[in-house]
Amino acid sequence: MNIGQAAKISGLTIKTVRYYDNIGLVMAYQDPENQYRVYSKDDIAKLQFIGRARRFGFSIQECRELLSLYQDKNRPSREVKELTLEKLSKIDNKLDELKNLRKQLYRLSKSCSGDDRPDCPILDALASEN
Amino acid sequence: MNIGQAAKISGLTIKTVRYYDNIGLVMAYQDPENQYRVYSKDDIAKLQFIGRARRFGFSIQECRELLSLYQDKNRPSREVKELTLEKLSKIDNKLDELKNLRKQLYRLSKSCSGDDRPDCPILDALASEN
DNA sequence: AAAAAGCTTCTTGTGGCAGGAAGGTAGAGA
DNA sequence: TCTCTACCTTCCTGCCACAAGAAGCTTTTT
Repeated sequence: MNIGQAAKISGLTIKTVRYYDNIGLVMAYQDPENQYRVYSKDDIAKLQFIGRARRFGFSIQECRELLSLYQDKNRPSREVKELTLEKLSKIDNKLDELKNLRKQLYRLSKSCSGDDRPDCPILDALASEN
Repeated sequence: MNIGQAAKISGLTIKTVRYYDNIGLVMAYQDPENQYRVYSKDDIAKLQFIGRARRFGFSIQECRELLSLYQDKNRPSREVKELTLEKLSKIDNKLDELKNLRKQLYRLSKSCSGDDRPDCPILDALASEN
């Protein structure tokens, strides 16, 4: 199967699939005649797997780890769960950060009349020491 | 004032300050003798301003806009408020996204026993069509 | 036969810097 | 005077995860 088909089925773009080949994440067999990448069913499964993991917010590096765990039929499920919990905690941190930011920005926006007058507490806040 | 002082006072790194000079965000006067960047009080104020705006999650481009609004004493506060509200809505979108992600990942992690056995619903979920 | 779609490689750009190389400069201390 | 340290400069590369596009093949369709 060529890269176009592989991309379509896996729900990724051609560029992305080629990129994954370049960085050695999912390497395709290369036809000696025309240099085209050829994808097996197994490759497709990996691409789909990665696509889903990416949608779950896992980084490429994490996908790499998940993939190797996925292919190792004897690994303990603990390892996968740990990776997932780590990810979860990172997301929680990011959530806290964003919530704080939101609160501060919201306060700022509230304080500004937002009309034709030039007085703007938002800019004042950004300009002042506190 | 040299870049080291400017960086310290504004709470940014030297690299960052130099970067802002390069991209024309806050351009320093250049001493013809030794090519050193020289920062005025006004420049410092801008750097601090940008530092705060960045901490509020504004992008460089948005900082550029805020800065020009900041320097224009006659602009209506409406413009600044609009920019802030846009930012707020972007943050809200990101929050929703992250919350959904968190929920899904949490469910996955819950479903996995996380022990020495190889059975792992997380990997199963990432591998299956749904 | 010609056009289209599909494939290849390669380079560049994105955002917002960090890190480091290679070298000039200024001031303090031995 | 020499050296040490600290500070400054420019320029290049790396990070992440690709997207966009150029130039040039091949394959399929009309």
